[in-house]
Amino acid sequence: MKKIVLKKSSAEEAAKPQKNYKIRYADELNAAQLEAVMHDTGAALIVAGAGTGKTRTLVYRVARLIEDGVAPESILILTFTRKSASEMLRRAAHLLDGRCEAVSGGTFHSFAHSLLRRSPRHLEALGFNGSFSVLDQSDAEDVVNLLRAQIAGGSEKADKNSKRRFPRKQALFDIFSTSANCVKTVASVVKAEYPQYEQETPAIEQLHGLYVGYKRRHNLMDYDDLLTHFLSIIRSAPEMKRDLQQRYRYIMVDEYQDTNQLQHDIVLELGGYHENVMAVGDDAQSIYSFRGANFENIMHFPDSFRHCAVIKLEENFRSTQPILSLTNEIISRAAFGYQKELYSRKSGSTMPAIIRTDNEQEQSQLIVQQVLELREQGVPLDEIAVLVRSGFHSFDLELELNRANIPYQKFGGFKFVETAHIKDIIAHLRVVANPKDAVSWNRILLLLEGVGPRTAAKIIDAITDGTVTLDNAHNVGSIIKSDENIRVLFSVLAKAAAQTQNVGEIAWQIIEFYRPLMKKKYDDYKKRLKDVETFGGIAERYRSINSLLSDMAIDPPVESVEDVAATGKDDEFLTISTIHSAKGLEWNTVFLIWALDGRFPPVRSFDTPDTIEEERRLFYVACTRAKERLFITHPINIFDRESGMVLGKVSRFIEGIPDSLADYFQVTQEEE
DNA sequence: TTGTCCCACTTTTTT
DNA sequence: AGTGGGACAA
Repeated sequence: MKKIVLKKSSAEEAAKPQKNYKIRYADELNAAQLEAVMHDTGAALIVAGAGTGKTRTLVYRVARLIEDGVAPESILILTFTRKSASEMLRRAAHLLDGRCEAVSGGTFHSFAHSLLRRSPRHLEALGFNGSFSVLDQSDAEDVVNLLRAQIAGGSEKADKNSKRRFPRKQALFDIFSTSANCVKTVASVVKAEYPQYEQETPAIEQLHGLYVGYKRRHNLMDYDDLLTHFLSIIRSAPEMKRDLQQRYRYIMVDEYQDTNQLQHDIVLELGGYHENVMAVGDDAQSIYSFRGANFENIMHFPDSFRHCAVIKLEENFRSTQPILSLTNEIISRAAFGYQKELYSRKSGSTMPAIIRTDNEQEQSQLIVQQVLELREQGVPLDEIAVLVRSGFHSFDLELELNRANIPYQKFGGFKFVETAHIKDIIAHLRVVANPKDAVSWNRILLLLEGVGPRTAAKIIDAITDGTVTLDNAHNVGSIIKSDENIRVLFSVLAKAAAQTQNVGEIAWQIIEFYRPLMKKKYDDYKKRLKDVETFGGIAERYRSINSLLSDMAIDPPVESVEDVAATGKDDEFLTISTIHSAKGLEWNTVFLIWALDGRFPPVRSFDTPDTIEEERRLFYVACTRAKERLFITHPINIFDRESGMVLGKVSRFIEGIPDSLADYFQVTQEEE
């Protein structure tokens, strides 16, 4: 028989004699928040709807624990982005005092990464050493592709017809990654997610084995490996686990709805002894299923502990009631019932607007005009955001903003470190840090004239088996016909490896070497050169190549290309952001553009109910970012190349919303 | 073996 | 539209 624990009511809790706290918790928080903040030991799940003061609650709890004498170092906050971790600690420090800065925090990946680096002994047991390189997704895909070519090369002749069916690198990597994140076998992932490749399962499994072996041999880890290897180390090294459990007595995990099985397992290992784990999240805001998160996970969280308090935050402090009424309606149409009806005490007379325009330019012009008007009315640019489903949805708008001289920063979408030329530079640094890094070797060798895949492979083999090292480049001559370029390359790298210069100097030398290569490779050389120089500037800030590299891989600059290069950032700016990157943030005024069925939700999500539901939650997240004004815009009759369809309907998520919940507008051009 | 040209396909979203 | 891969010529 199961036990039911009767909890103290929050009234009783508040009536308890308060200790002598510096902060007046009872006055500054509502009952549910207070209950969460005062929660002491044992597991707890905080189900916090959008805008209900989730971050505030976490911040206050940190302060409260410290006021009660808990050592700041023994608190660990795992968050979704590095930004939100530092923001939280900053707020806590502001609220209480500098002690809060000593709280440990970061993303799962950065946390695992730093512990791995600090455990060389355990790494060696796994076949790695402390100077491993971190592969980002595209690097990892390149490795998979390399191996894929080897397998295909062998079997190609045998059955050329079936070659067509073999999954591409992206699909393969996705299978491996899902398998790691959901802690499932490769075969079962193929069966569930890629049934069309089921007959290829043995080859896919073989490839997976090769991939795992390759990474180990070359001292490489992808994002998933940071977590899986960390987990296997703490599982196999009891003394280390005990040490960590001892060190982190209080664990808080933010955005729990977006964690996956692997991350959940890590939380259990770390918090399994004290069970002082507090998870915070909202099932209605789960938007990372493509990374293995499942919104149901958060609901099963209590099952993993002997006791788990469940606290719901339902009062929204962010948005006005008209906005909430609309967002409540949007989420209530979901196929799965989320047991939540948010309410707000903020009245407000402005209704959300749903605006139809004839085409994309009109939509962009409308935004520009509205932004200018809002600014007249005294809404600062910092308080305005334009949210998009996918990064490229804002291209036209960006042109229009430039024309109108409205400064903006873009978050999400294509990132600085993902551009080819920056990856080239980084590859040079990577081989210095980890000479076994064959992917990077391959990348930089192919840049040289006269070096193709074949020659590159020869050189890499020689490096891997030790015939050639950075400082005895002349050995290269015995393998291939030596060449001026290669000698220069090796001398630059050898000099870097000698560690007589600082990181900035090394980076600039590599840039010098790379510059002529880049000039030949790209016709927009000038633009790219600027990026490369920006990178040089960034590199100067680092004390070691390794820390530069891990930051670039795990915690890269979030701004997209143009902004990193842009100077004078301190000015006020408008925010353009993907919805995924807007998570947890809020603005006075939010524009959600391209709310067109087929764009949002995208055509490709139409097939399965699960993906549509995820899109719906995404739409919900977007709308709940608005405090006072919400504009949803959509052009009409847009030809979609991808599907070959003409898109002519407003997004299904707001189709048929009654006039009582939103004002409808149609944009028309002014008559001359 | 490398380099070039052309065609097909692809694009979410992030660590 | 821009990349990646395959076919083919040098």
